[in-house]
Amino acid sequence: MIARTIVDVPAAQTDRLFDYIIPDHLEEIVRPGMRIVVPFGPRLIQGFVIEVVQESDVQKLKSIEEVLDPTPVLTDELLTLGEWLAEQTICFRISAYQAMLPAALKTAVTKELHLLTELNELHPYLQPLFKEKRTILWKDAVDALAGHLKHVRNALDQGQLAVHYVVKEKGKKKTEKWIKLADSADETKVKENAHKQRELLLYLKQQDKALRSQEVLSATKTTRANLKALIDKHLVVEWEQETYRDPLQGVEYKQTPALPLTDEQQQVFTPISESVLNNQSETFLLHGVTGSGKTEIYLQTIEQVLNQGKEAIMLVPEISLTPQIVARFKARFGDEVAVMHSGLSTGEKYDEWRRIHRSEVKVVVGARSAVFAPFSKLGLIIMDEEHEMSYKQEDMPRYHTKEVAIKRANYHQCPVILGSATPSLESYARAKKGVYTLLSLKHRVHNRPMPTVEIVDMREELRAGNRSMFSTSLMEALKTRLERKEQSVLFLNRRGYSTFVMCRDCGYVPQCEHCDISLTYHRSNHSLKCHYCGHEEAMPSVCPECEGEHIRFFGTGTQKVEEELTRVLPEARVIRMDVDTTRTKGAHQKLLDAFGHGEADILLGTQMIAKGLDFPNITLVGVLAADAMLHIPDFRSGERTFQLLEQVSGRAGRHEQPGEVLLQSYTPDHYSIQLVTEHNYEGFFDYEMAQRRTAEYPPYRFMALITVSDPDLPNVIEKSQKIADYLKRTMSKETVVLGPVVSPIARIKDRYRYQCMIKYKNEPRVIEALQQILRHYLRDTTQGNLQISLDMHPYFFM
DNA sequence: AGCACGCCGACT
DNA sequence: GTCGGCGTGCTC
Repeated sequence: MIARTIVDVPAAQTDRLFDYIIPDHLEEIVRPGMRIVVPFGPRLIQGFVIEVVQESDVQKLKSIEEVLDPTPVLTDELLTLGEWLAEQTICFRISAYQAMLPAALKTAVTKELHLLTELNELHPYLQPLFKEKRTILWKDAVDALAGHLKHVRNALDQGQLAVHYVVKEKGKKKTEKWIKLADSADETKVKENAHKQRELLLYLKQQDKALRSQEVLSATKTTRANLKALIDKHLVVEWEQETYRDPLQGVEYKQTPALPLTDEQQQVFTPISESVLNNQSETFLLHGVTGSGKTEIYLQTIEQVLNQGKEAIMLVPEISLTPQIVARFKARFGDEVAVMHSGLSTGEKYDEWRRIHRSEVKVVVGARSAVFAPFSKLGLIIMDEEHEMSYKQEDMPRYHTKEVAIKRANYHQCPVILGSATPSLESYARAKKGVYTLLSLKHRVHNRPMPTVEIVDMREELRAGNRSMFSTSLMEALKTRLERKEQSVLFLNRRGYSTFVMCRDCGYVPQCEHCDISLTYHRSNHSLKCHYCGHEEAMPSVCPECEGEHIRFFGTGTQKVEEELTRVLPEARVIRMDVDTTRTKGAHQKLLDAFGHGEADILLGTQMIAKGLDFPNITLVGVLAADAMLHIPDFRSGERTFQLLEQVSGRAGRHEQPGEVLLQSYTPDHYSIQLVTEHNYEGFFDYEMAQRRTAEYPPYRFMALITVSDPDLPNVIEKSQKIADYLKRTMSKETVVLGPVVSPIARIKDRYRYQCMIKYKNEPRVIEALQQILRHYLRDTTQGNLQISLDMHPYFFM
C-alpha cells in the first residue's frame, strides 16, 4: 500500500504529492489525514497522508518512518477544503493544512550527532563536544567548531559518528497523577508511628474512589514522601492520566435559560430555524441594529442545532472575544463549549482543539481560525460582526473566514448566519441580490430608542478660540454626566495618527533606515522603533537635520488625552484602555469590571472599546476625532468610518436611560459621519455603492494585489512592469490592471516594493494567470532574491 | 526549505 | 594535488 503525502516543506518545488510505502505492520493504521514522519532526501520530515492507494508510478519508493497520530487530525472534508483553500488563495497546500491545526501539532525536526565509538578514539578536536553526553545537537557542533566541520565529516565517514534526525511534537498532553487504594492492601506494612501515612490511608479509605494525588496531599496536609512510601509498599497505586488545561478554571457559570423572543426576533428566528431543520445550506445576513438582541438569536439557533445532535461554530472577531461573550455561551451551554482565541497558550489551544476533535464539545466559540474546527456533524456556522476586518487572514494562507464558512456549510448542508449592525458592502450587496437571505432587526429590544447623535464641528471650535481636543459641547456633556453620576465613554481613534516624532523647527520626521516608514515613539524605554522590521534607535535630543531642540513626539495618544482630561476635569475618575494598559493577561477584563462596578466615571479607550461593551449606566459616548481614518488612502476608509462610529454609538443608552453621542470632526459634512446621526445604514449603503460603482471597486469588482519586492530596485521595476504587461495581455478587456506603482510602504527590511492591482469581474482564469506568473519567475524567487506575494481580495494595500 | 553534488579558485 | 567556496537541482 502507498501513502500519497504532502510534506512539510513550504516551497514551490515540493508543493505536490510524494509517495511512500506503508510497511505491512502499519497497513491497518495509516489513513488519510494522519501526520506521518517520512524520509525526505537525507533527512526526516513531517507529512500529511492525503490518500492511500494500491500503486505508484514512482520506481524507487521509501517507507513511512513513523505514524504520529492514532486517528486522523484532518477529516476528508478538511483535506479537500485545504486543497480548495490553497488554490483560491494561491498558497502551498502544506500552509493550508497547517493553518487548520493548532500550532502544537506542528513538529520540529532536530538534527543530532551521535557518538558511536569510544571518546578517546575520536579526533582530539571533537572530543570536548562529547565529554558529557554521547548525543549532541548538530547546531551546537556547528557553533562550537565554526568552520572546522571537516573533522565531523571525517568522523562520519569513518563511522565514528552518525547523524540522527529527531522529529519532536511541540504540543505536550498534560497529565495528572491519580491514586487509589490497592486492591489487596496489607496495612500491617505501615509502622505504628508513621502517623502521616496512616492518615493518608484512612482518607483514601473514607473516600473510596480514585482521586487526584495533589488533592489528596493537600486535603490530608501530607507530603509526597509519605505517599511515595505507601506506593512503594504497594498499598496505594498511582498512575498518570491525561487531562486538559482549563483556561477558564475556577470560573462558575450559572445556567441561564432562553429568553423570550420579541416579535421581531421571532420573525428572524423562524426562517433560520427552518433552514436548520431542513438541513439547508443557506447563507443568512442578519442585519440588526446595535442592541437588537442578535446574540439571543444565535443562542437559540445553536440550541436547536444541538437538539438535532449536531455541532455549531460561533465566530467572533478577536477583539470582541471577551470573557463577557464567552460567559454568555458557557452559561447557556455549559461544558459543551470550547473556546479558541489568541489569548490561550499553545497548550491550552491544543487541549481545546482535542476536545473538539474527540467530540467532547458541541459548540466552539472562537476567532478566525475556529472556522476550521474539526467537527464532523456540523449543523451551523455563525459569524458575528461579519464586517470586521480581522476575519481576513493577512499571512499565508490569505483567506477570508466568510468564504471558508460558506464552503464548509455547503459540504455539511447547513446554514451560515452572518450578523452585523453594519454589514460589509460585499455582504449586503449579495443579500440584496438574493445570494444571501436578508433578515433585519430594526429595533432595539424593549423598544429602547437609538441614541441621539450630534456632530460637533471642530473648525468652528477652533475659530471660537478653543484649541483643546475637547469641544465645549463635549465638556458640557461630560460635566452633566458627572453631576448625574452617569458614565461616559470617550473613544479615540488612533489609526491615522500614530505616535511619530517630528521636529517643530524644520519638520523632520525620523524614518527607519531599512524601511521607508516613520519610526514610532516608545515611551517605555524612550526609544524609536520600526513597526515593520523591529529596528530600534535612541530618541534624539536634538534634530539630526537642523540641530533644533524642538523635536518631540506627535499624535494624540490616549495618554495625552488622559493627561488633558484630568487637567480640565480633575474630579473625574478615568479608566484608560489601550494596548499599554491591557497588555497583561486578564487586564482587559479587570478594567471593564472596574468600570462596570462604577469605579470610574469615564472610560477612555481605542478600537478595543468599540465593541461588546454593555453597561447600563453609559449615557454618553464621545468620539474625539470621528474623521481620523477618513483620510487613509484606502477605498474602504469611508465604510470603516461609518461602521466604527455606528458601533461606538451603540454603546450608549442600551438600557433604561437614553443615550447621547457626540462626534467631533473637522469634516462634519462627510456622508460617512452625517449618516450616523440618523443611524441610516441603508442611506450609507446606497451612497457608498454609487461611489464604488464609478470607481469600479468591490463589490462591483473583485480585486487582486500583487506585490513584488527585491533588494535590487531596478530588478523590482523591471519584473513588476513585465508582470503588469503580462496581465494586461492575458486578461479580458473589461479587466483593469493598475500599476506597477511603488507600494505605500516603498521599502521593508531593505527590500524595495512595487505593486500591481487587478480589478476584474468575469475572469475565470485569474488564478491560473497568477500561478503562471509565479511559475515563470520561479528561478528568480528560489535562486535570486525576488519575492512575489499575492493577495486575492485584499483588505490592506500596504 | 535543506542538503548533496559538482565545478572552480586558492593554498599546503 | 586538495580544500572549501557557492551555483544548481532534487527530494517519493
